[in-house]
Amino acid sequence: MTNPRADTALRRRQILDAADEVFSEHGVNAPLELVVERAGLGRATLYRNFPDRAALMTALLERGLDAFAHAALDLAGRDDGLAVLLHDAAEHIALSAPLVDFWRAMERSHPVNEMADRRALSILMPFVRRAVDAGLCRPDVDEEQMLLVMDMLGSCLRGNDEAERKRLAHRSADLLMHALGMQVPEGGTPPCV
Amino acid sequence: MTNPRADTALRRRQILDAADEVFSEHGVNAPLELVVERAGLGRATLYRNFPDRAALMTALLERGLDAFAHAALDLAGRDDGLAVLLHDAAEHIALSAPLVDFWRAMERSHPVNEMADRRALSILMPFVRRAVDAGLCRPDVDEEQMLLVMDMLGSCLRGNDEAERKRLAHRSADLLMHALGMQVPEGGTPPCV
Amino acid sequence: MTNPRADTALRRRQILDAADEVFSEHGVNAPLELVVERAGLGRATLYRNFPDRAALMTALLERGLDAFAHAALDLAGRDDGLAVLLHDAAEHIALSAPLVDFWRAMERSHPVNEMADRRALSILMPFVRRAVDAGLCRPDVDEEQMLLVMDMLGSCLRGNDEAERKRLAHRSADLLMHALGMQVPEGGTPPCV
Amino acid sequence: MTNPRADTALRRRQILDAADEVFSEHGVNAPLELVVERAGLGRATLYRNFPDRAALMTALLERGLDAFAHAALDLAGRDDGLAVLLHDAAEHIALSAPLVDFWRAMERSHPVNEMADRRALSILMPFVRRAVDAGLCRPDVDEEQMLLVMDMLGSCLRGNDEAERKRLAHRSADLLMHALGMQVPEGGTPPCV
DNA sequence: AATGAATGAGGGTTCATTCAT
DNA sequence: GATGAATGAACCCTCATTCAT
Repeated sequence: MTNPRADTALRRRQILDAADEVFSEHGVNAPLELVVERAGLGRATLYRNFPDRAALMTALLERGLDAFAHAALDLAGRDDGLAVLLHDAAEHIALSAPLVDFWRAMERSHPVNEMADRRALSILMPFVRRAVDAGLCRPDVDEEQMLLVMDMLGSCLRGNDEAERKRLAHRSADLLMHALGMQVPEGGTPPCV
Repeated sequence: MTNPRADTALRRRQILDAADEVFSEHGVNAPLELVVERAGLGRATLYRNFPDRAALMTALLERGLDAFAHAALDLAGRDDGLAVLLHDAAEHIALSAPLVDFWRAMERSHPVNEMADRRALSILMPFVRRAVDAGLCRPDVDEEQMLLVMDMLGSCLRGNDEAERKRLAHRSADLLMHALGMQVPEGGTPPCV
Repeated sequence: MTNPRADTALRRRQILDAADEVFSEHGVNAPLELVVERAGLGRATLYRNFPDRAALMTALLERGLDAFAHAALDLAGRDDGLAVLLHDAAEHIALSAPLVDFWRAMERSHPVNEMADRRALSILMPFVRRAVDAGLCRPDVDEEQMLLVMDMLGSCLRGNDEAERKRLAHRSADLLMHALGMQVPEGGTPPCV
Repeated sequence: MTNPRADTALRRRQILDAADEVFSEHGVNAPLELVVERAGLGRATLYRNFPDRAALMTALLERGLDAFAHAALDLAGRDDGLAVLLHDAAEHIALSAPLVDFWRAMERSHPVNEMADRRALSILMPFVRRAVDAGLCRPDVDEEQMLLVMDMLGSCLRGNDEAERKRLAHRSADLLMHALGMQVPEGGTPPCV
């Protein structure tokens, strides 16, 4: 009937959306059954698309990185791009607690973690270099520090409700701007970033 | 085998030691069976002492805080106490990944989390105030920032082996010293802290 | 092995049959594992069909009541229907000791017990009224007495073997016919009922 | 200090009283731990006195039979003794549901059950014979019927509260008096029996 | 004789995954 | 390709019983 290729992509998106919601509500270890149910699909359809929980988590992570890369595109060439990106990342991560939990539990050397690190750095480092050049950032900031910064952005996710988590996300981002030797506007970065 | 009537405190310590090892090796969700086995005890003995997994985790957390408090005692009155404490905490937390994982999965408002926050702050804040007075730290550092810093110290725990995790712990501590406006020795804090 | 997609009703019947046998052999508290094993099914299949032991027992009870109702149909309009029904019920109950044990342990006001009482009465009372009209039964027999009679029919189930339990069932039925003011043939009701 | 023999007897009584209460409240399968707790004794003291659950149940059963025998003594020589005994037994049994549950689950040929049957008959049959002689009872009542009657008296124990169970006990006794061909006062036996 | 901590077998239940339709 | 019933491994926990003090 409908285009099978488009169908497949739609179905994947349905599953990922459902997974996002379910993991947010029930934590990393939520039964996949709940995802199936939320997506309104049969059990095995999930397994056809994502052979196991890790595959599902990988897809969610990649979707997040895609969004991050997309956000970066719009900032290309701006000296303050790093600041904006940090706050942007903070917010996104703050809303994806279970994703962070899952990948933190894996070895750092897990291929997916390495891929994520690589992609995150390829997005961030150009902005770091530009900020250094503009004298807006400590000149000795290196890749390892930026990875730590990204990890640390995932530290604020214990806030009780979404609004609180967002607020903490921005406080975290500000704190880490200090860590990178960047200027932080008095009273913190305005929320309208 | 062992004296069943022997001191209860000893038995508790045996269990906690076993739990520490097992969780370090197998992650937060390690079967309690492994703990039992490692401790060389019967299954129900664990349950007598710690009615559920959370009780066990609480005890481990409290033991960690006790050690932290103890370390702080030796630093009382030193202007550089905060720096040392941060590095000390970083190392300890880096070796207690599963503990961090467990408590991060709970609500921040969980009584145990609130207790831990309170204890951590009561240990840290005096050192913060002294550092501020000595001009070694940004004067606007507040309790919420210190809690974020403590959380962020738990972010380096994905390192593959213990040595790597320790190294990252100290790099994290240095990064967070920057975040607090503290001086970091060129080349990072020497490992001999 | 067996067709996993085969008719659900069949599967239910398999489980119920197995449960019947197992409980008869091992008593009310027989491990459900034995039922699973006897039915030749996986453990969780039982749980899919009957979420807990009570659900299984409810289904068995309902099956018994269905059989009782069915037996009553054939007796409709006979003045001696009550006598036959009592003996019939006695035999069935005598072979379902664990079922009786289980439901006696529940509150009388448990919904399932109330349902069973209601169904039993709706089957029995028409025969009681007809017997009274025919002068074959004390006229003051009421619903509560009939429920007691039904309960009492479950009292003979301690007999050692099946044959003995059947014999006692009929002696019980005769005794309760006396209790209801009914005529009992000399030497007891002949077994060929 | 105190007389050790008296001590032992006292302790036994404490345990039996506690067991009575606990089983009444929590059913036949109540954890023995609760009995221990209620009696205010150590775990092993229970086991010293009653090696297992069956031993405890046996003792409770014997205590009940002792009380029954004692009640019978006072009725010796009265033509209406059987009626009184039936009602008396009904009440006692109605308050000992878990005891009945336990022994019904055993084989009828279990030594304790046989003992109980023998004792019950030795108490009851003299009253049956006297009632027959006085023309107050069907002459063909035999031992097996009397055992069934005793079992049936245990059938009313599903009433929700104690008062309701007592009421049903007396209705049961009346019903079984009918079963034995005895006269029942219009409106049932008065409660002041 | 009395204690209560330790034991370990076994119960119920959940859930990731497979497979016949 | 989609379905959902079946599977069985594994987990948590309870409790009757033992045993060193």
